[in-house]
Amino acid sequence: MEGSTPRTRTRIQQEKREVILEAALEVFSTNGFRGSTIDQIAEAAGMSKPNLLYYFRRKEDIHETLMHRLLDTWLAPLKELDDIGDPMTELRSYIRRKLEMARDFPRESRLFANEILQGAPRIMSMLEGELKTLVDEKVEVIKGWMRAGKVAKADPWHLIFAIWATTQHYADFDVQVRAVLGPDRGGEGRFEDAARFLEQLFVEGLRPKT
Amino acid sequence: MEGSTPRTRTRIQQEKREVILEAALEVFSTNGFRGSTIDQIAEAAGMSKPNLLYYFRRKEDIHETLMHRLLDTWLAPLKELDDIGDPMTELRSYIRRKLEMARDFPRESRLFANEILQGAPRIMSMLEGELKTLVDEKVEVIKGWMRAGKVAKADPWHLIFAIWATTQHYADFDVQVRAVLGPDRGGEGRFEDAARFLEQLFVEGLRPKT
DNA sequence: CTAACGTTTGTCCAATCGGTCAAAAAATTG
DNA sequence: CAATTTTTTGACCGATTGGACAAACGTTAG
Repeated sequence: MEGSTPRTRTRIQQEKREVILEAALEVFSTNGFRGSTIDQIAEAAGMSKPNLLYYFRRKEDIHETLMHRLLDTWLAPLKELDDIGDPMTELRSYIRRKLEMARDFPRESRLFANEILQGAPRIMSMLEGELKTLVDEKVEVIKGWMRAGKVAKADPWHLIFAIWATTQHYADFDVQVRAVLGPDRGGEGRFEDAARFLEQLFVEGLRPKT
Repeated sequence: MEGSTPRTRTRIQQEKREVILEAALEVFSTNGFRGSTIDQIAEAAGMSKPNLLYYFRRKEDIHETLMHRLLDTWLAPLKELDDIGDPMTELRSYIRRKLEMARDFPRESRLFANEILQGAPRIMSMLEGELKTLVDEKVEVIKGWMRAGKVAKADPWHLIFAIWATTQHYADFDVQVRAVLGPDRGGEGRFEDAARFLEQLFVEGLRPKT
């Protein structure tokens, strides 16, 4: 018997919590936090509502756990942007990785987008703290590249925003992208087309002048 | 006395409907459709819930009216992208106009983003119809520019997506942008910085080769 | 077997939701 | 003024919501 905060978790608890989080990711990312019901998540997880509430006491706890997990993987690509290697190659790799995440983890992207859209009430402190610190750090790296003449001089902050925006667009606005491209061009090949275009845009757009 | 569909509207009806739509834009854009309540909108509009429901019978009617109005103004900049004038100047104007809309109408942008994020259940037919037709048309214009050597060859669809993504980012992800930029760089000047960066990125990125 | 513990569920509850309705209050019309 | 129509509101309703709870079920250890 544990106190109010169970530290040890049985095998079943760990497994069921994973099932719930997977179901919640699906539901939250398509309906938003307030638009999702515990019943929906419970049904998607294949269990009854009281049973779900046995593993997560409150709806917010599920969302919070999901968010914290997400942020680690979400910031990983930017963390990998390193000063070693050729600058333009580094930037291209970053763009490619972000686009792959939009392709492979669209639900995570939409969950994040939902949170930001609503004013980021639950992760504001992380944005101003961890994220800002990380961006500031990488901005210095990019500035170094620009001073060294390896990358065209431009605002590094807005460069990062542009990479975020263009890549996440393919996850967050997926329905619109597919609707506009139509059935022919809207297949899985759209990510390769996007990768080619974005590579061209950023490589040419950031090519240092002579 | 009117039938079930009142055609003529009194002065009060027109005014109150405007007040309600303004309030609903504020509420819907920050909480999403399901996350918003009629009470919230009524309070923001300064009237009681039954009174609001006297002007709009259902919550969905408000949202639908808001959406239809939005779409016209939202697509206007793309419609203006014309074959007359210098291609790169046309593209730069389009980017600037879209960025101005993100600055001046962020709530409209977020309302639209919310709808798309949730799978665009209410405007899917418009995406596949009106929007796709318009984009297809402008894609042809851009293709012409590319064939004429005025713009670097690139995928016109993804070029449009990139412009949408980078500009709307400053409305939809505003909290994140401001949090990352911090109090110093996050003031109103951020839109001018963004405009300069995006102009550089797209102009250099699309400069035709020799 | 029993006792103890972890798991699951049916039932219930208070709060909130979108929406109705009758009747009062304003405004308009004659 | 009175008659009529439009506008506003308090009270109310059924459905849904997040969550509580005790009882039942399952599993394991002695």
